[in-house]
Amino acid sequence: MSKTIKVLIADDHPIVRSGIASVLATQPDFEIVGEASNGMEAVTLCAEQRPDVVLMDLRMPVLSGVEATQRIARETPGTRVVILTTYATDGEMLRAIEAGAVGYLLKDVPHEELFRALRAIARGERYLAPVVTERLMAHLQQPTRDALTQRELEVLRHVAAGAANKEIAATLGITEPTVKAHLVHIFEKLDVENRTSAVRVAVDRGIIAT
Amino acid sequence: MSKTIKVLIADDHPIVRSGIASVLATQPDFEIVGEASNGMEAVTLCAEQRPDVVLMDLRMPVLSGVEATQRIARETPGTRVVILTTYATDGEMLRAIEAGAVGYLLKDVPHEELFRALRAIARGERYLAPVVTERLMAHLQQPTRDALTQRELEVLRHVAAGAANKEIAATLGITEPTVKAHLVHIFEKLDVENRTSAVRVAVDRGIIAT
DNA sequence: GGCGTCCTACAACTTTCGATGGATGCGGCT
DNA sequence: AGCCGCATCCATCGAAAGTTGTAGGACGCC
Repeated sequence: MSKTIKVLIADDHPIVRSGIASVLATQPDFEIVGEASNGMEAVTLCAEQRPDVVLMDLRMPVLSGVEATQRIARETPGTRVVILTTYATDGEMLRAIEAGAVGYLLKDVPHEELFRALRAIARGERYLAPVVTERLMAHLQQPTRDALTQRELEVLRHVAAGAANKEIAATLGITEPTVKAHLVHIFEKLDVENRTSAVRVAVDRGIIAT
Repeated sequence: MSKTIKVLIADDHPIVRSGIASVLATQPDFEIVGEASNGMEAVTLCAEQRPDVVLMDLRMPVLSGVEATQRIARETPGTRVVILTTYATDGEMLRAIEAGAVGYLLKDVPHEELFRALRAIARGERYLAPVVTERLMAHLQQPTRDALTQRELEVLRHVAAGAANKEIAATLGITEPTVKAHLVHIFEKLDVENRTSAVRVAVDRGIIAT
């Protein structure tokens, strides 16, 4: 076929690293040039090894996958980052792609699809898992209707922390009715009826930190 | 050493299954007798293969790890179940052990610890990852102060779904004041001030499903 | 049996939340 | 400039949520 594709694996689980390694080892055109157990290691190993592709988990200690992706995209332009993670919230997906990832796979990916994806990425193409594509398009077709303003986000974060409207008003230096007005807008945008659901939806979508 | 330990792997991620398999393949005393991609498969394969140990993920489609553990403990007494999962919420840990698991590992386990754990289990011992042990003991030392009753759980689940007290009362066939009374107890036990915080805490602790 | 404890249940009252309506100010667009 | 859209802000009012107090019934424990 073509020349060897150099792959770096970044995942904090030794078992998963071994799994990817053993799966890729069944194919002649992949070569694993390193394994990183956190984002920081991934960045330095990329600078040293100059792999073609990095298979990157998102949730890692020290430096998250998104931050590592950002730094690799900037510091090691020849290397292309593919996210390989368990769950895909809208927020994580968007942030990863913004950070410069050119592929996004879920860990339940069958071996064959993993090979196809990596080869496509190495050719310079992009590859998203079908589920990811679907969610991404759904997110985009749902126009900017649900984009919360800075102030609304601020209010929502306090609500998620369990604060009452009066408290939020005090900390933000506005009156309680204003807080309520923001909340009404938040409810509309998130399509919910009350603050409890709003917090759940926001957490689910990755709008606010868990 | 001693005789071979027959292992069955149950995980819905092909990569993880390959990872475990390749890690165990480095040791002469492990033999993999099957791989299951969901809980249901795990149960049937156990009945067929009679493995010594099952490495079981918790979150799987069709039949969850907890349910599969329960059935294997009942139907295939010779087989001992070890949970191997990513996150450990108190609720999942307790339910898994109640279901009959004799070991609990996290997926960031180093290879050596995985070997030690499996050999201990095969000898009839129990094995919990240090983190799991710690959380379990903390949970027990913190008396039954935060144990919600069945009814309180039911109410809390409806609250988490965004239901109003009146709606909850209707579906449970009780009056609204009663729902509020349950909520007061829930707030006390979870040490929060309102329903919004209660839902967050409950989700964080794994008391209610995400 | 008698006792305490806990789950469950209800009612009256206070506080908070959410709905509705409207005002101001800033920036883009024609 | 003038208009429009939108973010931010405030006020009022009915409807929820949360507080407090009380009580019956089940269970385990002297």
